[in-house]
Order: sequence, then C-alpha cells, then structure tokens
Amino acid sequence: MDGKPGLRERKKQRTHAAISEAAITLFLEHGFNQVSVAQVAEAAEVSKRTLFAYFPAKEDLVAHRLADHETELARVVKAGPPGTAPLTTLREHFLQRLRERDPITGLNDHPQVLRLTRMILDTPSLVARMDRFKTGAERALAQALQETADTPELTARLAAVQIVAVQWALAGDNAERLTYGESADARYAGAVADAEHAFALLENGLRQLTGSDSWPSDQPGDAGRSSAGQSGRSANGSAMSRSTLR
Amino acid sequence: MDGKPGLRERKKQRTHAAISEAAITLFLEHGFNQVSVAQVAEAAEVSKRTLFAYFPAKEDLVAHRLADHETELARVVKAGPPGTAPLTTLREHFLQRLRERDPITGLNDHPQVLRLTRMILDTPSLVARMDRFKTGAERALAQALQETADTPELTARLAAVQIVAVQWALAGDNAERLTYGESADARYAGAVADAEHAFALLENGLRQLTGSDSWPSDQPGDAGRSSAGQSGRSANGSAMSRSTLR
DNA sequence: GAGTAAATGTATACCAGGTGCAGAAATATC
DNA sequence: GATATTTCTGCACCTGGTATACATTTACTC
Repeated sequence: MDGKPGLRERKKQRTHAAISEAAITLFLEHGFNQVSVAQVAEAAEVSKRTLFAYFPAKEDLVAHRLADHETELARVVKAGPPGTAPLTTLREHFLQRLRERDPITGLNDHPQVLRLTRMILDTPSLVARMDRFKTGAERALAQALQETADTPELTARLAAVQIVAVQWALAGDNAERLTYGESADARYAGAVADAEHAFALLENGLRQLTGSDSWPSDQPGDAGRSSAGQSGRSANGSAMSRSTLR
Repeated sequence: MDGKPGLRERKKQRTHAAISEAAITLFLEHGFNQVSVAQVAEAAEVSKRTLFAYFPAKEDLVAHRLADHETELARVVKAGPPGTAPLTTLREHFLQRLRERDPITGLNDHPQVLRLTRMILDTPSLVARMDRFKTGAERALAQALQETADTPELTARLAAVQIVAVQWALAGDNAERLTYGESADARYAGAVADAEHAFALLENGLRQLTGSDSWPSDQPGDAGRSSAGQSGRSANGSAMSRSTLR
C-alpha cells in the first residue's frame, strides 16, 4: 500500500500548505484580527468556501501547526521504558525539548517563532484554541497513564490535568521572558532549573506550601534541592544534578 | 455614602436582570446556539445594541452568573486562618461546597441547574468561556498564595494551576455522573472521597505513579490513607478521617 | 420646577466569520 | 474517451458584534 499518494491527494496537500502559508505570512505581517479569511483565501488563490473546507475555523489556520502536540505527552508515556515512573519519562522528555529549543516549551527565540508565539498569546480566540488543545492533551494523557501504569481512572485524570497545567505554565513563563528580550540561551539554565523544580513539586506534592514556616526540603529520596531559580532573570548557572530519577 | 443607589442605577440593575433572565430562559428552552442575541434582546424588550452594552459577548449572558467564582479560591486563601496550610483551607472549603451542593462542584441535581450545567458543557464557546475563568482563577490564586504563604512566584503559579485544574476535574466528574442519572445525595459520599483523594494527591505528589509497583502509601505524616473511591460509581461509604490536616 | 449636561437607549447600516446550495471543473475509473 | 465521483466556486444568507448618528431619559443646578 501507499505506493502513490495519487494526484488528487497531492493536490490537496499542496492546497492545504498554500493556504496555511498564506495565512501565517499575512497574520505575522498584519496581525491575526487585522486579516480577514477572505484576504487569506485570495492570497492563497482559493475561494473562501474552499478555505473553510480545509480549516474548520479561522483559528485553525494557526492552530493546526500545533496539533501534534495534543497527543505528544500521551505518546511519550506510552513509548516510555516500562518500569520507569511516567513522571520521570515526562520530565526527561520536557528537558529534552528544552535542549532542542522546541517552540512548545516557549524557549525558542527565532524571530519568526517569537512573533508567532506573541501573536497567539495576545489573541484571545487563539488562546481559547490553545485551551482546547490542553483539554485534549489532558484526556489523552489520562488514558495513557491509565493504560501503562494502570493507574485508577480518577487518579489518572487528576495526574494528567496537573501535569499538563504545569508544563503549559512553564512554557508560558519561558515565552514571557523571551518576549522581554531574554535570549533562549541565556534563559536555558533557568528554564531547566524551573522545570526540575516544577517536576519535583509534582512528584513530592505541595506539602511544602505550609502556612508560615518555610519548606522542609529534606524529603527521603530528594537530594535536598535548594530553592531552584525562580526569582527574576538571573540564571543560576548550570543545571543541578537530577535527583528524583527514581 | 450609598444611602441610595439612585434611580439610574436601579434601572440599570433591573435591565441587567431582565436581559439575563430572558437569555437563560430562552437558552434553557431552545439551546444556546439555537437562540440569537436578537431574540434575547427582543424578549427582554431592549435593543440589540443595549444588550451588548450590558454583556460584552453572547457567552457572558450565561457566564456572568459564575463570575464570582473566578476569585473565590483566592479569597478563601486570603481569608483562611493564618498558620494553616493553604491547601488545608482549600480542601475544607471544597468539602463545605460539596455539603452545600454548590453547583460549582457539579454536585447539584436541581433540574434547572442540571440543564444549565449540561448546556454549558455541551457548548464549545461556553466551555471556552469557562476556560477563561479558569485562567483568571489561576492568576488570582497564585497571587493569593504568594501573599499569604509567601511562596516564591513560580512555585505559587505552579501550585495554583494544579489546584485549579484538580478542582475543575472533580467538578466535571461530579457533573458527568449526575447527568448519567445519579442523584446528588447518592453521589455525595463518593464525591467527598474523591475530593479527599485528590487533595491528598496534591499534597503528597504523584510519587505514587511509579511504573509497576503499586504505591507505597506510608508517608511520614500521612496517616496511611488507602486508595479512596475512584473506580466506577460505588460510593465507598463514609468519608474517612482527615489525615493531612497539618 | 425649568433648563441643561451627561448618560443611556434606539435605529440603521455595516463588517467578518461561517454555512447551504447549485452548478462548474477536475480527477478517477472503466 | 465516457461516466461517476470529488472537489472547487460563486452566491446568497445568517449571526455576532461594532460604528454612527440621533432620541430619550436622568441628574444636577439655579
């Protein structure tokens, strides 16, 4: 099978790509709300009706590029080495993405990427679209956790929403800092430290959040990590040693 | 001051209420997407333009009723007894809301409430509006945590997104079960058990989510809570003793 | 209590996103 | 090459939301 995609299929792919590119180009140049779908259609040399046949809504002209990420965490968990805690797999994966400067982590400062990120974060309807991705990611991850680590259903759901929420928070924080001028490389160490702190929080819980007394960082199995870099811009140097590798 | 609201103010309030009631009535009867704002305006005997002066978007005709909940968690934390862990305050608050069958917990089965809940959950644009509330709640709670427990900024943000996400998951789960016919009273015990399980997870972390071996529930300071009711509908009887009261 | 300024409401026209429909054009199949 | 099936197009249309210009009401002042 799949000997040839067929002419029809290839044309569809080309049309899809043409519309998407025209859209992104126009959006980056004039802003999402300043460009109408009619303009996009015209630029892509397609009718408005055809555009909506390829993209169900205007937001999808942007969002379809991130569609893969909806099931990414679930796939990572499923593909992870058995016997390893899913959280460990997920943390390693996130750190890997930071290293790669994957835009999904908010740690990519290529001008194009940065502009696109800003546009999404500044456009309410696009943020709403992202939230739908989040919901989808939660569902998929919950199912993956249930299958691979046979976690009870509710526990899997609760874990999934926490994990997804935390990773988006980390990415949002990185993106915010980059838009304030920090370079990805300068931010990297801090991003790693923050990520490790966040995953440690996920693993060990919010017990630390007691009323007045500061946190007792001596968990059995936690290598006494001191408060990882969160205050301000100063990247606190090299990433500290992995601790909760299980 | 505030001796009298003034005629103008009173009239505004009455108009606001009239529009809102007309909207809810029509929406419940015919569905959100089946009713146009023009119809709502007509039913409320107001011009379309005036309607939009009171409610910036169609979704707000429904969402404004839940606006208070956006800052609820933050207020609870700020008003909580000092010296108590915020998580404890929040858990007690949530359990209290369950007892009261507050619709926000998904545990209210009055037909009107149930229909409204269903309508919201079944209407994508309304779900999106709820997500904006979630984001607002996260921001407010993060700030509250930062102030009251002087938690570092990042930690507060991470904790906030986890807490909000978990509470919405619990509420969603309850609402889902009620729409499958379960009564609020029948669901109550299970809802409490699930909530306690969820808050225990927040406090103690997802360490339990290891690869293969089941969870070691003997934390120092955790009174060895066994797996709280999550599997299916069976409410596992009475709520167990509070453990992590700090 | 009349007169005036400020707020509020209305009517109308308009724009943009999105859909239904009928027919034209292109592709696949024989 | 003829035909059946997709796909594309143009057009009309609906709805949410806004701009403008004008009418009405309320509040304030003398």
